Amino acid sequence: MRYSPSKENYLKTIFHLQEEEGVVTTNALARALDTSPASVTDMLKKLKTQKLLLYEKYKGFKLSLEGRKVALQIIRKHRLWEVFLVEKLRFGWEEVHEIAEELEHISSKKLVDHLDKFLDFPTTDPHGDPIPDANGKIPLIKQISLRDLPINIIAAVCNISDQSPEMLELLTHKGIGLGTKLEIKKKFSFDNSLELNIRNHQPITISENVARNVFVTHEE
Amino acid sequence: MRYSPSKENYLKTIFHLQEEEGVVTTNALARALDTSPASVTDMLKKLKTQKLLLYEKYKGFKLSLEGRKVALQIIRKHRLWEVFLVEKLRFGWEEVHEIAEELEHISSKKLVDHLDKFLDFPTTDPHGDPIPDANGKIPLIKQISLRDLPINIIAAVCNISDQSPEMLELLTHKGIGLGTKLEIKKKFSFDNSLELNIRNHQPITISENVARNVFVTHEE
DNA sequence: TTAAGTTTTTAGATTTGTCTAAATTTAAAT
DNA sequence: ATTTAAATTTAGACAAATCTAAAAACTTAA
Ligand SMILES: [Mn+2]
Ligand SMILES: [Mn+2]
Ligand SMILES: [Mn+2]
Ligand SMILES: [Mn+2]
Repeated sequence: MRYSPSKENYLKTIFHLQEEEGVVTTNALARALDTSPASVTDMLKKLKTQKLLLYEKYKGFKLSLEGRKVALQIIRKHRLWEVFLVEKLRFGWEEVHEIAEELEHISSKKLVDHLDKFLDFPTTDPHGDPIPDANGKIPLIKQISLRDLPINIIAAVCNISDQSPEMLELLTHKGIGLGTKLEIKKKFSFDNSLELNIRNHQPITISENVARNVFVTHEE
Repeated sequence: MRYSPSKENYLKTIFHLQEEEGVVTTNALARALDTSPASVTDMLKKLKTQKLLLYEKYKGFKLSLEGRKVALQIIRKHRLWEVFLVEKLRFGWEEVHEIAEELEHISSKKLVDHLDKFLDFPTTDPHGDPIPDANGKIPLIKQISLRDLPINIIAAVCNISDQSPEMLELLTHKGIGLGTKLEIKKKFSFDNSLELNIRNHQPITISENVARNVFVTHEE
């Protein structure tokens, strides 16, 4: 089955909100899709008719098994294209999301699978988000917030939860990117700001607010 | 300015028909786009309003300078993506057209230019068609039909004008592809069929109809 | 030069995805 | 338990791209 870009965007966004918030509301979905609540209701009815959504009016809604499957395929495509743009076409990680929003709707299944192979089956995208495999299975990645990293332990940045251009600009300026190896040297209890060491760099300071949005993995 | 996929397809198709036939008619365009003449007329009016088309009803139409510019950008994208699919993702040249029909509508200009660079600025697509540069300039390639190639002269296949799956299947079977070096050994005046030599192959025979659609370049 | 035939355009509908404004239902507060 | 407020859905409309059937304009050929 093939669905319109608009429907695919709905399914994908519902999936993300479901993950983050557990339950999704009409208003939240409208906000996320930058559209009106009335339009959302219209679309929910269509998605229900196509059995992509379980929906009772006024009672709430969630993806059906089929809807979830479609959403995961879109997410897979989105993230693979992001890898392609950064790894092969040398885009910066902050510019690729918008382009991937379009590329994710290219329909050919064969294309995605060839791309996956061409990229050597990556497991995370340039923002550290996991890439579902061809069956929609998401690799599990255990990560902690930089805020909770103990002092003097070397860790690698693996995800940035706030991916706004402002945040990415700040991180780029400080020399923090995906895969950056760093170590907390000091925590200031006054404002919970952190002083970090990055190899071959001057020590840098970041606020709690930044630290909360940077996720890292470290050896046991 | 950004145009809908549908409008882009109209512009591109008008451009191609203009090249091939000189003048384009409502019916021919409807046939090429697999739609009704009435729909074509509707769209022509819209394209005129947007100054992409010079159009007087019942009198005919042709692309404006701006329309031609847009068409060439779509063609550029289409052919670059085809190169990518064949060269990088290892698709067969007969499978890429359909996928490129979708990819050509991805809007990012920067994406196309990065792709162009990544592919090392190719001048022809996998079917031998020339790729317009970023300014819409098409490289000139002088080529002659295989039908008109003199005997005993080595030439390289550079273009196939009939790109139907049937034709491509036949050529693939005979071992003829883009870049194939070949030489006519005999012309049969009875039916104008040709006997060819291809390096490391048995001699093969092709009909006039096939030869007419295969274009080659050869040294002076 | 009139009649036929062909091509092109208009008229009127339909589908998809969207909107605003108004009504309805559910939830919260007095 | 009402009243008020918030969330959600309906009603009615619109733009884009398409359709079929019918009308209008051009072409061709007797
Ligand atoms: Mn999208
Ligand atoms: Mn991403
Ligand atoms: Mn297309
Ligand atoms: Mn081509």
